[in-house]
Amino acid sequence: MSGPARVTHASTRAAVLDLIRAAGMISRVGLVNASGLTGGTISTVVRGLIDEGLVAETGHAESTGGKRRVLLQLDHFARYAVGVHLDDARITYVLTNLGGAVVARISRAGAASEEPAAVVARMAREVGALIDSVGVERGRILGLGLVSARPWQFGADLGRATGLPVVLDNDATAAAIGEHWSGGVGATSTFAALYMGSDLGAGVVLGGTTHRGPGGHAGGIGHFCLDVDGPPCPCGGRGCLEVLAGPAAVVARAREDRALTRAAGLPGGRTRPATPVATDFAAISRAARQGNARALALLERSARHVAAAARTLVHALDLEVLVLTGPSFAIAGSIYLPVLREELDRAFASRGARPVAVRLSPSAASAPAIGAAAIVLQSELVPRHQGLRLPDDLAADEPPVFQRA
Amino acid sequence: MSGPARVTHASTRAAVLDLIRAAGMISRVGLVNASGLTGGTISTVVRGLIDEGLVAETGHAESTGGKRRVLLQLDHFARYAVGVHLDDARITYVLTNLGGAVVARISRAGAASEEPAAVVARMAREVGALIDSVGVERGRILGLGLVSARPWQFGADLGRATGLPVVLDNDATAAAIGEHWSGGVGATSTFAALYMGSDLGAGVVLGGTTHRGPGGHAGGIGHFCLDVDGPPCPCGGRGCLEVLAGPAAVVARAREDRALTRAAGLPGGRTRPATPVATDFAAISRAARQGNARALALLERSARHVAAAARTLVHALDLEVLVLTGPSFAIAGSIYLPVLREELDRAFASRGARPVAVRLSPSAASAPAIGAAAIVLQSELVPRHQGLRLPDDLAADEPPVFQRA
DNA sequence: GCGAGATTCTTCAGTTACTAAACAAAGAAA
DNA sequence: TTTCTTTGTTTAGTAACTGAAGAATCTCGC
Repeated sequence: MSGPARVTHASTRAAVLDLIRAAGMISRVGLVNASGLTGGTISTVVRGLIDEGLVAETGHAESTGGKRRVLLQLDHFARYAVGVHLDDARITYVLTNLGGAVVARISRAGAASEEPAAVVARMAREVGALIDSVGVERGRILGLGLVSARPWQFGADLGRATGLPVVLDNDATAAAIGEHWSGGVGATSTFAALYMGSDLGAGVVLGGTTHRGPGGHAGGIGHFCLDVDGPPCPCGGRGCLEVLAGPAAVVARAREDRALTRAAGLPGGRTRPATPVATDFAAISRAARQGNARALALLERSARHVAAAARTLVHALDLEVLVLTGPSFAIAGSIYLPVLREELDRAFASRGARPVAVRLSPSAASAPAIGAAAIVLQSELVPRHQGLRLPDDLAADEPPVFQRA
Repeated sequence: MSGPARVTHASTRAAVLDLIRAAGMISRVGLVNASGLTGGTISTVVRGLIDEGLVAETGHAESTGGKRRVLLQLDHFARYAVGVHLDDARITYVLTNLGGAVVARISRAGAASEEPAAVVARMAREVGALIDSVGVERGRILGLGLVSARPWQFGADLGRATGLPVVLDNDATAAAIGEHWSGGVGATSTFAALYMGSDLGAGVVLGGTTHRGPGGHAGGIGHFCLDVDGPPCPCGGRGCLEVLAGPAAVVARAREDRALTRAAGLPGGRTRPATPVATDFAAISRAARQGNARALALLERSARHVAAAARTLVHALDLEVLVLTGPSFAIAGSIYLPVLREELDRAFASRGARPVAVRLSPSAASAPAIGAAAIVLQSELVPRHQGLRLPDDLAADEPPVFQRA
């Protein structure tokens, strides 16, 4: 029985590193048991990681009858990653360490109507300022993650301008990876990050692996159908969550209420609002938290719909954990959270006694930027296998005509 | 750049075998391109597969300027698998070849109230009869797949009684694997099998890998919420698809209609029906297909709800293909299919021009049994990696108390 | 019909990343 | 102290790759 034992990762090094990250603190024997590799392999792999400076021995466990185990930990300040979130309103930059903790953070006004080239130049400058502000050597920075509605517009240029490897993703998926990396959930967990900014989405992690879907559209809870005969949605469907209870729908309803519009201080009148949806939604949330009953009712109605969509998502994927994140949940999470908890407790308490945990992200507001950095950490440190090539290649490769023997 | 190149499978042998299966017919050069392995590796692996009798050279491709490629195919009759579907009403047995094609099939009355031991003895006897009816050597039978509501009740005993390795699963997942194996969908495809028997479910395959969920409950579309304020469901939720439009709901509505009850020949009156739901549902479907307008209206209403749930599932997972399968779709599929197609065309035609394909399974009626056999084929021939161990082990293994150095 | 070139497939030495097992080191128990 | 248990390291052996050279088989031009 020799030969390599296969693990989920591209390399054993990555697998071991991920186990150390997920466990927080673990011994070599712990790694042997968790990985299925033998002591000898763990010994050499760990030595390599220590030589690279990624891992450090940080103490001893109590003896279990013999030699005490030496505990290993990620050296959180061995490497760093930059995360950038480009928004309608703002650009948020974070520098995180290996543990996904924010080391530095700056936020600047958005690049509303600037030229792409100018935006790239500006972002590169501000990333430089971010790094210099804490005096980290460039060599220790693994890369830059960029999250925005249309990241591919800037990706390649930003890489050239900063000299850093760039990875791109959408906000909800980034947020999910951020939660996963920061260790709030287990190594092989199945969970989703419900994301609310100016719209609703979900990042999906199944058994520790991100599921983006072949078109990158997985987690589109904004278009979950919650009413077969509901109002039409631009997507072509009817009764979509987004139309019934998304941030834009909440804002639109609030604007129909003169008293609430005034109380929440929503700008403009009947005219199309110039302020971003997320800003107006935040104003309504603040009014609700300050006791405005009509704002609260509006948000609780939205929460019931989001809860129904969350229940549906859990049924679809058999999720263990749901994390609420994103700027809008950062403000309104305290209103949505109890509604979601109640709905999911009711629907899953009976079923085999495996309750679904619902949490509010502790860093919901900057989740996209932190998540962007986490994607860098994951892709550089713990690359997963690519799997086999696409069937397109396969089909293209094989001549279509053949003769029987 | 030496050393093993990682693929998605437990072994290169399995990866290559799966590529040959997925392609149907492919050359060694095709395998080199599709797998990323080198020619030398493919050569030796393929020789091994030919020696085992699993693969055969079946012809030549046309020349592309030099030596013609030798085409390889699975030898479909090299191995077999048994699939058993245990139902309220019937037990269905199939023997399939490597291609997932049915070689023999028998169906017997269900084991309503027999002792588990007697049921196992009887199943073992009938499996024996199935195998003998085509005279296949036992050594060529890879194993037995068992699909039922509570397969674990029989699993181990059935293995002992038949002398075959036994794998267990639920109906919807089995049906999905059956579709995948039979090659209706690509090798790394992301799709779901919508299953309708006496209830509704979905088997989910993401990027070629089955997603069952940590509790095995993934694909629970029966409890998708389609109406936030809808009628309560035993599951604890409100407005679940199952309650609004599942087979049992359709049958219940039909029974409220005296004329339809008579026209469809539904047994019983106001009393609780003794016939299985699927049987009554089939009767209603037949009436609809014979032109009964009220039966048709009832089913089309159900179909609109199922279509909304399907749309939601596609949004959740970014699916490429949906396959309708299971006994109830075998009969009513022609009514549901156009409704689903229209809904999904409308909702996804705009979005980046990637339409969702919706198909009716050609063998919907015996899909669970065929799927059960396909699971055997997959698990014995193409085992996927197990991944890392569970975090439970990891936590249990590490002493919770430790001292800092 | 006969090289020349192209392409496919095989062979084989070399490399990598593992395993198994012996060994060393460190603490507990007696 | 001695002995036992447990942890971690070292070493030899092996499976499964890669890369490169070579053999086999086809097409094409003349």
